[in-house]
Amino acid sequence: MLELRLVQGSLLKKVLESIKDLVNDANFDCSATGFSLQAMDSSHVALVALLLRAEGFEHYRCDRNISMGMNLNNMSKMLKCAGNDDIITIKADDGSDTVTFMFESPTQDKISDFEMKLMDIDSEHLGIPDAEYHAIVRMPSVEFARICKDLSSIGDTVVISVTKEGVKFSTRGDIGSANIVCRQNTTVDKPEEATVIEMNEPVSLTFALRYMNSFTKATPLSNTVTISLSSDLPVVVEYKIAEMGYVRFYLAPKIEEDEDETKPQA
Amino acid sequence: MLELRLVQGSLLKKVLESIKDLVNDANFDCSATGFSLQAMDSSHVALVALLLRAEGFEHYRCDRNISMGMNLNNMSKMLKCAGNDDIITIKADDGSDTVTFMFESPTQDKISDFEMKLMDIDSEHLGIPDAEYHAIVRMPSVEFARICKDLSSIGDTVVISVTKEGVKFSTRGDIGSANIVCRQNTTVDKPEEATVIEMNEPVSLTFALRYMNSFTKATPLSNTVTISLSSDLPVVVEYKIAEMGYVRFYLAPKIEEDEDETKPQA
DNA sequence: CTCAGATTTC
DNA sequence: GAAATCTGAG
Repeated sequence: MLELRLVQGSLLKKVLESIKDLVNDANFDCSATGFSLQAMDSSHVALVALLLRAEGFEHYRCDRNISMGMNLNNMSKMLKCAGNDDIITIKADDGSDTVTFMFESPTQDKISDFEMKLMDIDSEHLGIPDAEYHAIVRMPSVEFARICKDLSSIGDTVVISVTKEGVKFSTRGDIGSANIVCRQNTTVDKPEEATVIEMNEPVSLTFALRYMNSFTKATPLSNTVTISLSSDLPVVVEYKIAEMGYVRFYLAPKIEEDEDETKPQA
Repeated sequence: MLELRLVQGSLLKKVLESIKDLVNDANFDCSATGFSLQAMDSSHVALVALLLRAEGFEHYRCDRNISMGMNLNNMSKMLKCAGNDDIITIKADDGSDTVTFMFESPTQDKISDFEMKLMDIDSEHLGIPDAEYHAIVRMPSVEFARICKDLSSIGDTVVISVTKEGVKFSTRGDIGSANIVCRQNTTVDKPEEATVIEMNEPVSLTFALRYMNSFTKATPLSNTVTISLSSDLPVVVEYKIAEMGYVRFYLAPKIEEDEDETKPQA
């Protein structure tokens, strides 16, 4: 028996909006500690990891560990039927091949329940080791989203370079090239507007903007985003979910020639 | 060496939005007095003239006259990457085949530079003589835009007729006909809401609405628009740019039978 | 000016 | 279905 009651239902709606374009089907893993998901994107390039801790739910009952395979598109369709201030409850009976989403309007005047078929999905659950990163950048999530969107109108890849002074996002395409430098800045009025750089070692890595732009769909989940970089490790783009957990996106860097190298424009 | 620093960068963004649909490629001419452009639209029917005077820039350095050929679509893509309250600096080295747009956020925490390839464009620079116009109408730019949009849902051309009392915009199409009369009105609270008519001689001219609707893309540049009309001269639709100059659109009238003539809908 | 909602187009 | 554009609200 599974029953998870989430007062701020809009959180779950936003989580699904942020990952459904990247992942078609995935197993939601439910244990006593929380509700989580880990899945590769459909082209097996990026990885999504979601955690919603049990403490973040108003009521959390999970009698035994269970893995529920869902089509994220269908799940998203159902969640779209919940109001933004509805309370959402996820329910599943032991051994059942369906899951039920219940939506309660704030006034309790409207109660909906949507039942969805589960599916069998084989997933390799990768252990993601905690790594030491060369550099961790925290910045306003809207600013990161804007930068990724802007650069993708010029080129296909972004080079992210971190020094103590700031983080530089660069791209190059047919019509020209672009560099955007964000200085470290901790002296703003609100902490969520700060750009903070923790750096052990300078680092410069190249990524496909297409995936970065997918990741920024999670912007509504958090005011800030954390970008963790190490040479030859996948970058981690993390959106914290207040009081509950996170959505993290992992993407391997492109192995490329030195960006300063002069090469013919093939 | 060229370096033009424009504090109100949104002006340049709006200028490009207003002309990029009309003109694909154009030479920006830079001299000690200002930054200007003159170009025919791609179908060689309308003409655009832009002037941004040197005095409107916070810093203006132009060592020698230079003509820079740009693809306006690509330039617009880059300017879209500037924030609306960014400071924009246009830079070019002597003899360089690129131009650089630098964007500084108001807090100086984000500095972007975009480099764009220049192109060779042969342009006939037409001398546009200052003419005496039979009638000059000044009216709120949003009102003019609304009229052109509304009329284009009925017909393809607009007849603009000016008398002392007011200006009449008429069209006719398959589904019917329409006349919109704006009376002279100088007694409004704000001068930019006035409709003012200076008339030496009544005039009535026909224009393609398709172009008029293109011109009204410049509406965000100014609260008012000036429409200058003479028989057998191109109409001038002018949007003043505060403290700096203007964007002017020229369009030849259609030579047509009397508008009241009943003719088969070919 | 930014955010969100709505609309339109690909 | 998604992206871009436009509009109204805060």
